[in-house]
Amino acid sequence: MRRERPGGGEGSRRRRGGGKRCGGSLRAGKSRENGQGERYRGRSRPVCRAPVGGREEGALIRYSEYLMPTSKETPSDAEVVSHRLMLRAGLIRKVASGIYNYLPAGLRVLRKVERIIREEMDRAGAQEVLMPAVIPAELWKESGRWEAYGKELLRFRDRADREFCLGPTHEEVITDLVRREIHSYRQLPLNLYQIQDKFRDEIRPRFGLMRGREFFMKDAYSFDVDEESAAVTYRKMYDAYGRIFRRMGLEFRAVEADTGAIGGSSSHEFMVIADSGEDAVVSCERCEYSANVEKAECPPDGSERPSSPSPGTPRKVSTPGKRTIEEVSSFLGIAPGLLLKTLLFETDKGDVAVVLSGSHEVNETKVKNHLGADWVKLAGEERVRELTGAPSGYAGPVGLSVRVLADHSVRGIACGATGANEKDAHLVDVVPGRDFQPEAYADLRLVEEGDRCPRCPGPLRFSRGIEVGHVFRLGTKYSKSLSATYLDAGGKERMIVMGCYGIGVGRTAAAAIEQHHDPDGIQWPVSIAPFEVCVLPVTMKNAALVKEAERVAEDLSGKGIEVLFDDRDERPGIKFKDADLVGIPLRVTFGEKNYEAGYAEIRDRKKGETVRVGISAIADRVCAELDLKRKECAP
RNA sequence: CGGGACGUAGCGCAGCCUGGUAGCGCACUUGCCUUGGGAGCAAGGGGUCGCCGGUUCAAGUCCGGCCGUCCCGACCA
Repeated sequence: MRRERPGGGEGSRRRRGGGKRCGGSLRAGKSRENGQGERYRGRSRPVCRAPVGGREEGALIRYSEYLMPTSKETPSDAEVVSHRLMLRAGLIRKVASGIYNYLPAGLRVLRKVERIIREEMDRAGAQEVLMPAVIPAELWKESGRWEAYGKELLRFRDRADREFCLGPTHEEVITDLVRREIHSYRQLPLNLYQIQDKFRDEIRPRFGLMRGREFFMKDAYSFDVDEESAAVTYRKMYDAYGRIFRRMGLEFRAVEADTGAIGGSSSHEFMVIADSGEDAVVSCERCEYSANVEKAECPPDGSERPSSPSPGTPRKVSTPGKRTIEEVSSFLGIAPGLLLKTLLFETDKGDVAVVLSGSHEVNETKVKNHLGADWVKLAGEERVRELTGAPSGYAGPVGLSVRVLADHSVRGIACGATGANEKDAHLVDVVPGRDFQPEAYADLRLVEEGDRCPRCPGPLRFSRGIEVGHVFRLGTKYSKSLSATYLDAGGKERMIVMGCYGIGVGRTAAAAIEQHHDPDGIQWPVSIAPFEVCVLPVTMKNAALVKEAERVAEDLSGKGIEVLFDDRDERPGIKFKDADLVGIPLRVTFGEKNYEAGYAEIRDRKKGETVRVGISAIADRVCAELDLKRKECAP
């Protein structure tokens, strides 16, 4: 049983963060006059206007009183860095699968993420609202999603046996609100957002805050009179998202995403680039083009020549036991790129053969979209025999009785080889257009590293990404099902055109860690760090030193800086390790020798560099360093 | 929901095969010592071995059921 019991929780609170509570803080207490008053002031005192960074108030938190239980060891169920480090740094604790407590420092991070989102949403003209987490079933029944959504929707009944669900998303609620309040084109456009607790009963929660069941999400919904106006709103949101993630110091890409079953005209996913990302992203080395793998286009690159029928016929050759592209290619001495790979699909639109160059892989999403199908599935061994009369590995388009689609790459094969639809036999000298006629040439393959960008001559590169945001043009899907309409200037009733825009708050924080960490711990970008500076007296036994360190800490917080004052009576090594682990961007260290000489040190967590500075100049220097770091998080 | 694994002190684990006194490291408490990168010595506290049932003189260990958790696949912020 991993769960902490009440008693255990208390114990763990004292373990490290609150550790040495008696010994340590009593001694530390001597260095300040009155524990309680000081403590109150340190926690929530509003501080005078800040000259630095436009911030209004700072903070001075005493570590000895703060619940930030760090640990050297990693809980065994944490797999990815961000999850491990959030646990080790005392930011979160698990309550149940996919459900977490946010401890004080973790909550500080989330609040900062939220704050940046709020500022940019407001700037973009959106208005904040707050919708309920508990939603009556009627709304979901009306949109048809009560049945369609599946088990991810957590349903329950109240005391009067009325049905409710926990909201996994809020299209129904917002559309209901808007259809009641909006009746005229004069009230549009409108863009409403909230930052709210969502619940999705995920089949498989994992990776800590990266994929929880309960999580904070910013969701925005826009309402416009027509597609043109909706496109403007979409662009505004797209731009706002760029500002948001830049301000958080994240390296990201806005990638074109497949709109899939939802339809709609366009959709972009905002991906934070990180090796541990769950999604594959392709982007151009030269221009701005980025797409996720399903969506990435592979247009004909011009090297393909149109196939003009030429005289002759294909020749059958014996290829005993040669089924794979590699086997056939080396057996016949023909390059894989000249093989006509033929794949058979079962779909809701009937059976289809897809032909592409042997050096490429098929993209099922593209096949599905091309056919306008709801589903496609690679045919099994049995079905392949039924359709071709041969075991798999010997299928070919010549003489095949199902629909044949060809990838653009097939056009480049003037004379190729393919399966003969007969066991242990292939055809050579096969000419597309002469020996078989595809119903269409289309983009049906998966992109590959080094492919030419569809927008420019640059090469495409692969990377991994974490989807932290998604913007979507919804069209009239929900306004239709929930009949949200308005009257235009001519008095005519029209459907409101919608868009929706999400950002995962906790996931964004997790993504920031994935992108900014080293073996010692987190390296927060200043804009979302729980604290900006850690003031660290190396010993609590030297009263004068502690007092001076505290004075500097107060000075900094008075300037609007968020300070963690490590007043724990711990050995220096422990304090250093904790400051690194928690990832506070700057550390001001008061050591005895330096102090006697009138100096302290400022250490940069990310660069790992330390500078020795006269104590009287510390505050100014810290402000300057922070300003530089804040500029790195410029929108 | 399918496939795999795990559940023993707050955390990380051993013990189980071959049934017989519940252990180790870290953390915690006390004392000494130490004080610029998770020190050292000594003495302590802490466990319904996930739950229920069965086999047995005897179950952490063997058997059955249940619960929980994690990993791999289809979904998503």
